[in-house]
Amino acid sequence: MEEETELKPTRRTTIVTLSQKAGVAPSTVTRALRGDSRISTKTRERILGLAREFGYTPNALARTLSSGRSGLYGLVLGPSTNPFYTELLHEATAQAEALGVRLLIIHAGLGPIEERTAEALLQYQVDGCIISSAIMTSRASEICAANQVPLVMVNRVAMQRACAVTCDNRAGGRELAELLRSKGRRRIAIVRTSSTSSTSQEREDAFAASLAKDDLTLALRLDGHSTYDGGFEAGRTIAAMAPAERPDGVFAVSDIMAMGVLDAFRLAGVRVPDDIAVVGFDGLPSSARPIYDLTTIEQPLPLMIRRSFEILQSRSKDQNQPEEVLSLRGRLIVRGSSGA
Amino acid sequence: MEEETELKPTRRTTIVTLSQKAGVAPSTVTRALRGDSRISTKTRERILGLAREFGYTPNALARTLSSGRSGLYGLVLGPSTNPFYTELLHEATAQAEALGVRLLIIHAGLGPIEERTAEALLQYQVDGCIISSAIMTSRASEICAANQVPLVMVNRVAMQRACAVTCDNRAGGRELAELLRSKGRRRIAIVRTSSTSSTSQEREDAFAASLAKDDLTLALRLDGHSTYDGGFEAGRTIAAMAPAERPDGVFAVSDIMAMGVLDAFRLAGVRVPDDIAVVGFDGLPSSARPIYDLTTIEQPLPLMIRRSFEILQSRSKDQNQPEEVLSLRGRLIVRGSSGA
DNA sequence: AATTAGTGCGCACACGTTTGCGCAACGAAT
DNA sequence: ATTCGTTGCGCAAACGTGTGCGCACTAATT
Repeated sequence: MEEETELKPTRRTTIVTLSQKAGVAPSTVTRALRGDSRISTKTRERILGLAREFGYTPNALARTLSSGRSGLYGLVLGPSTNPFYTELLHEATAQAEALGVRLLIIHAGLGPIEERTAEALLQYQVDGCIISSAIMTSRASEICAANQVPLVMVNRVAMQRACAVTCDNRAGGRELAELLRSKGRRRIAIVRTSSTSSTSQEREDAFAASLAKDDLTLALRLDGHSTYDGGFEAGRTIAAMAPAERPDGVFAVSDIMAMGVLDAFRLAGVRVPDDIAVVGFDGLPSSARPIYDLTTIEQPLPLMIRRSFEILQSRSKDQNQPEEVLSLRGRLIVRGSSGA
Repeated sequence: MEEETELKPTRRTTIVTLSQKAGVAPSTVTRALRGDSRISTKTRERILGLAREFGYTPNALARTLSSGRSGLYGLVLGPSTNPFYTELLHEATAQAEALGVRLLIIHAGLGPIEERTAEALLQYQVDGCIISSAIMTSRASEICAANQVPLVMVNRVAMQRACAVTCDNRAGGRELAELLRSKGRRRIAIVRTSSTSSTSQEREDAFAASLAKDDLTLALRLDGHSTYDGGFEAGRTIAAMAPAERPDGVFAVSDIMAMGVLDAFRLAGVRVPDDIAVVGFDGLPSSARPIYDLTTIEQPLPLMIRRSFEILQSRSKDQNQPEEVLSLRGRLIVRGSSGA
């Protein structure tokens, strides 16, 4: 203990270290590094040289303390059973890297965001948080509101007051219904999910409304729990029906469920699209696999994430902006599963 | 500007705020909150009460600056095309939540960890970093070494000096080979990956070594690029062979490739396991789907992550511990794809 | 020669928390 | 009545950056 001042193993080089080497004040180093115009080019070059030489890396945490901006964004993901969230994570990571900010995983899975989880947002002073899937307990959203943490819900319209960026679920549902109707499908089932999310409901409502234009109603409504296994079970149920009364079209409100439906049909010998057409929603990369060849609506994920970051950055500058809900049109991808 | 002292919108309550309300020094508040025995129970209760009343949440960043520990762990993930990384993420997130620490996404994808990316580890003063999949540029690993950032490679043995936690790939490869041999399979193909990772090579080596005991050699070696699509292509190649010379067994060194192989066989009408047996490696949840019913080795992911955190925490206390490489036995799961 | 208008930089404090040290007050033991 | 140990707490510095203000110096204008 007595010798600790001697043993200190080459501490990290900081702005203070550099200021001593350069014989200037720490504030000069800060400004030189940030390109402040008040510092002469000569001094700046010298300091930049020293910074490189001694391998200086700024301490983002200290900067946060001083400036208030952390460069950290929270990310809340849904369960691992839906690859959509994996796509979202990768897209968000890539964009964060490009923006020079970092993502903090706040939560991943099914359950709601608890108070304890929400506090992490404050503890690490995040500049904002992207929430997909999960809902917040009212206490958790109170905490965020009270502390001015900008939030944006992705693929979900908030129950609470909050910004949201979603795919246009109604337009997508309508397009898929129109497609099935145009192919002459008349007995149509839906595999939906009964979670608290708005997404499934919107897709179903618009789908059913479009069917109604041909005086059709949904022949069957099954719950697929937003999982492959749930879709598979639903598919087995449909496949087990007598061919005469079996639907000739299925809309699974998410691709992962559609994949389960398709595999169940395949195992049961129900032919797609001859016996029954199948359409999904999300545009997962795996929906393009030849084995599925699934007709679906592709969510514009890159743009959705981009807009999310824009909203967060804008709101962290001025917290009092009105909330905005953004709906982006998806792209219909017609593949073999819906029939020729 | 003149009025800004008036307009300050109820700043977040800090330790200083609390100390004023309680009429004590900030240091007393700190100690009371942390349960220091030197503070009287009465004072502590009073301060805890105020903390609740005013919704105090500690500022983790300021704490880091002062104490050196951030409670942040970096996480580097592989590409979204392999669900294994999704499982890893969710397991790591769940355990981090239980440990009261947070995960910072450092990188997700194929490319190596660049210098710029590695710097994020320093900027946010992470207590350690879990690296799966990616390799680091030598410059990046120099940076981490120089700044004493504890690293642990998961599912990968480091080229550079570093700790690692992996599944016992050799034992797994051997077990799978023994299984196929015991089922009488004699012409065996492997779908591997030529990346720089040690994992594929270890699995293949042990697999081939076991085959050699029956004087068998690998009939075919294909590159599946660790993706479904790569596995699918490999499967098509195999399926296109004349039945007489076609292999009667395939080892795909990762489940995601095995799934591609299986689907290619299905589309080509090659029957599994009658015409050809298929085995994988990783134990992905999706390998259990009835449509795949894939025999595989399940990696003990929960334990792997637990040990990883233990290693990181231990090394952040004492950086000079020798490096350790931990190999955990996987579990053979025999399913239908390898034959009865 | 006196005023002005820059240019280049330093001083000092702030951000919120932790921590080593030390100081009062109090009861107990000499 | 002095010394001692204990309990309970405060002081002040430190962590690394950012920033408002102001000072010195030079050069251009009256």
